[in-house]
Amino acid sequence: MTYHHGNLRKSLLDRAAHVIAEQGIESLSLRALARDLGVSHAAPARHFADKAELLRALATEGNDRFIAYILEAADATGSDPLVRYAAMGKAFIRFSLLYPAYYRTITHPDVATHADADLKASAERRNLVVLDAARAAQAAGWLTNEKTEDVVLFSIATVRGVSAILSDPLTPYRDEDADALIERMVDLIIDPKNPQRNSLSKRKGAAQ
Amino acid sequence: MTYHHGNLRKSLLDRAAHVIAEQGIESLSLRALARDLGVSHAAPARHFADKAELLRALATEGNDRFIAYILEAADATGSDPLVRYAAMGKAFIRFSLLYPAYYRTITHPDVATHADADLKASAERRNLVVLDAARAAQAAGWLTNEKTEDVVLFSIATVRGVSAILSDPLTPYRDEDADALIERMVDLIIDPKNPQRNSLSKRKGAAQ
DNA sequence: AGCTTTAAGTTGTCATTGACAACATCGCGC
DNA sequence: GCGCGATGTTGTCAATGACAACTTAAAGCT
Repeated sequence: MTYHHGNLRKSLLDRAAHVIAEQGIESLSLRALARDLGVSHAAPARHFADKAELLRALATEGNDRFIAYILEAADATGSDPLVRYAAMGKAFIRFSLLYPAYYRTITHPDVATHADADLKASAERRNLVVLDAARAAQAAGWLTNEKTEDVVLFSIATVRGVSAILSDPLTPYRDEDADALIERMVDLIIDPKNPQRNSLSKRKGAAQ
Repeated sequence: MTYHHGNLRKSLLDRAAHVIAEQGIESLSLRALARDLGVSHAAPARHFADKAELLRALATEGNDRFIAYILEAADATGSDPLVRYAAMGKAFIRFSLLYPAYYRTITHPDVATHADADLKASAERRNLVVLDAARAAQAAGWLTNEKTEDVVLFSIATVRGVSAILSDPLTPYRDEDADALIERMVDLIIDPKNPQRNSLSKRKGAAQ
């Protein structure tokens, strides 16, 4: 019957991630969260000024977990930069399916996002990880004719698109084997078996 | 001071689309909608059993507008199937930026979606339009080595990804010229100037 | 040790909201 | 011209987010 909870902030974030993953973000209620943790309805306010701030904190934590997950996947594949980059792309999609609460809060932050320095910083860290990996792949001879920004933009668009499709209940691709689909789609883009390619465009003569 | 409103259902949908586009979907309130339209707080219930049903109706309307918008863009480019397909891809992204409320409700429907026959039917109509266009492009000689499903999946993933990036406040690509970006990204995928390509993979020898 | 200050939790309250029930009115079909 | 169903209305309830005022635990200072 401790008056203090111990680590309410972390418990709130964990429980919120769980509820969002199970029942969707619209079912998330601060009061229900407090009840679940055996704490009064106003306790969450000591840690988060309002509901949006909790969601931003969740997105911040999600960014860091995202980075860890992606780097771990890259490390598991070895040191070849292009193979690593492909592994990160696949890990991106898997993360979005494995941790929908983090992914949702990361990709659909609320409007006040700009005022949250922590969230912005974590997002920049995440962007930097991808940028570095793309640079490394280019330094190893891949897509040397393209600007790194374009490579990143194209890669992120693809993995975000696949993530969106795989979690969309109105799309006809849900029942397929997601893992096989992820492999196929990312390899179409990154094509680690063809490292000598030097342009994103598929025209035979490379860049135009 | 007419007792009846006239066409409350349509007014509610229109106003809801406006509010979502301006202030986000989380700010949408049935009561505020009713106030805006000068109607009592329970009037919307005559047309939508609950808030989720209104959002599903908005998604249904969105699907039909989406179809119209995309076909119009295709028709404006002429009759070459590959050029049409590329135009539809670009129109897809533009629609997502132009009508965020429709796009949001279409791509993030609630869990009860499966029970809504109208919504499901409109989504299937929309999928069919894309499928037909992809088939036509293949019949004209494009990507003849690929299954149409794969072509569609890849195309949709790309345009959804670009849409996601362009409307993400935490992404560094917002300030760019969206139109130029759309052109570039879609042409990278569809590449209407290179209609003889017959495989999605970029390896020189086509399909392996 | 004892005092103070502050972080963390509590109870109480308020306006807003979605949902529902019971009632009122409009207008169309007979 | 009447009856009935569609459409709106008023009234109410429980849940929620936000806030204010109060309490307690814990950490720090002397």
